[in-house]
Amino acid sequence: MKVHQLARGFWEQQEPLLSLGCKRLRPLAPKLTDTTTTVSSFDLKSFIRPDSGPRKLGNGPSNDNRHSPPVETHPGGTRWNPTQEQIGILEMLYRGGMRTPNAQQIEQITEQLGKFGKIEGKNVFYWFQNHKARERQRQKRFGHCPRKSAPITPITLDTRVEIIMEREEGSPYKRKYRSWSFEEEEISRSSSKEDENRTLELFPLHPESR
Amino acid sequence: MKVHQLARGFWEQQEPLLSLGCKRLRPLAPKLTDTTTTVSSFDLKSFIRPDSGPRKLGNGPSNDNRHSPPVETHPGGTRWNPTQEQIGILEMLYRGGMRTPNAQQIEQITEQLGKFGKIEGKNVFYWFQNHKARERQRQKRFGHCPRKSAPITPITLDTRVEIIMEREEGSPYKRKYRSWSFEEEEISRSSSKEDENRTLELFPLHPESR
DNA sequence: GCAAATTAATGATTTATTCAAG
DNA sequence: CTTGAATAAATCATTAATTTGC
Repeated sequence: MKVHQLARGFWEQQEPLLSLGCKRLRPLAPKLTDTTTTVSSFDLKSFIRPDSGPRKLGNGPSNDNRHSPPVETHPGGTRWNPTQEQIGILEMLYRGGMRTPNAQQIEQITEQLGKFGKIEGKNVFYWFQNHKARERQRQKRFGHCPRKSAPITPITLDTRVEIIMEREEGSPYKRKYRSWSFEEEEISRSSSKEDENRTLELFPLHPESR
Repeated sequence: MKVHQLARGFWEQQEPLLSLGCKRLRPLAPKLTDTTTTVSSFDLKSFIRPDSGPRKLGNGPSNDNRHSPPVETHPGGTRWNPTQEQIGILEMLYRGGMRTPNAQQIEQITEQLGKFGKIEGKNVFYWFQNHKARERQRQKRFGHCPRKSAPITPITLDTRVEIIMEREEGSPYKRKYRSWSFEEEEISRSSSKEDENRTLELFPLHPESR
């Protein structure tokens, strides 16, 4: 099944090293667990990502409390780690029928969720993508969901939530444009109530070998 | 502050998805971290888009008009229409080995190509994506066995030729982060003289038509 | 009880496929 | 048909819950 990437890696020959990792049977394989050599426990990633800098987290120049950082901020966070509140709201929206929020919606959602923790637009976007895909996946894997009735339960929080809903797999054919912005590493996730143009997030990207 | 807990319980009370039958599923317990988030002010109202034009909601079983919405002439125009110079440069870069430029590169490329015509970062990104994919596609289709016969296969029906093979010659599969930015419709590219101005493209997203 | 090892879950990217403008 | 644009599927990578051994 996964022959795919093996083959690819083979042809590629751009990554000659690392080829020993052919035993990739489970993606879950942790960093190493190498069985071939007991010594080479040498974390490639450490080298690959010395970028402690670029990925600043304590970005907030405004609120820089460098003493006793509470558990609040993700420790050296790399990826978004949603809080319960955030997940809750997202699921709520999802159940409400939202599948692929557009830029506006994402912006708003991000803004709201930002009250509960650091978050960026792309996190929201990815969350929906993944959630949708994985629900579909489960559905397929376990066959059918026993209790699938109640197509949608319009969330009634305090007002009518009027979100477009769309068939689960009916191929929505809904096209829209999304914003892109390419930036250098940067930060700026401070609250911003005016949305002018915020943009950018950053990124470490490799110097593009080749 | 307590609210979140309660709220959480409320939301998850019906979450069949994660606990379908199989015992294998370990619903990761809540991570509940801070009790400090006193920001329980999540106004859902904000989520409900005040505007959100008329959803036409043709959800009726009637003919699904999968095609696109009305005219919707975008002020800025339609889609990117590359000029010869742009294409030339892009192909040059492509031949040079570039496959998946990172944010920085895209930024620079965009900037340069901007001298020849309107263009945005995403156009560059998509171009590489598509070019790569289509080269691969052609490779597969006519891959080995260079048949001189006309490639034209006026297939009438929808028979897509399923090609199984896949071989490609080089794509590093580098991981990188990409920037996202969600904006409202707006069009303001221009500035092609300065190169300091960060890109920040925005996009016309369709008003969620359907 | 705790910390390393496992492993399920899931965030983030890349690739494949699809839709539709020109 | 060609190809820009967008989405879905597949994959990679990291986090945290659980298990395990002390």
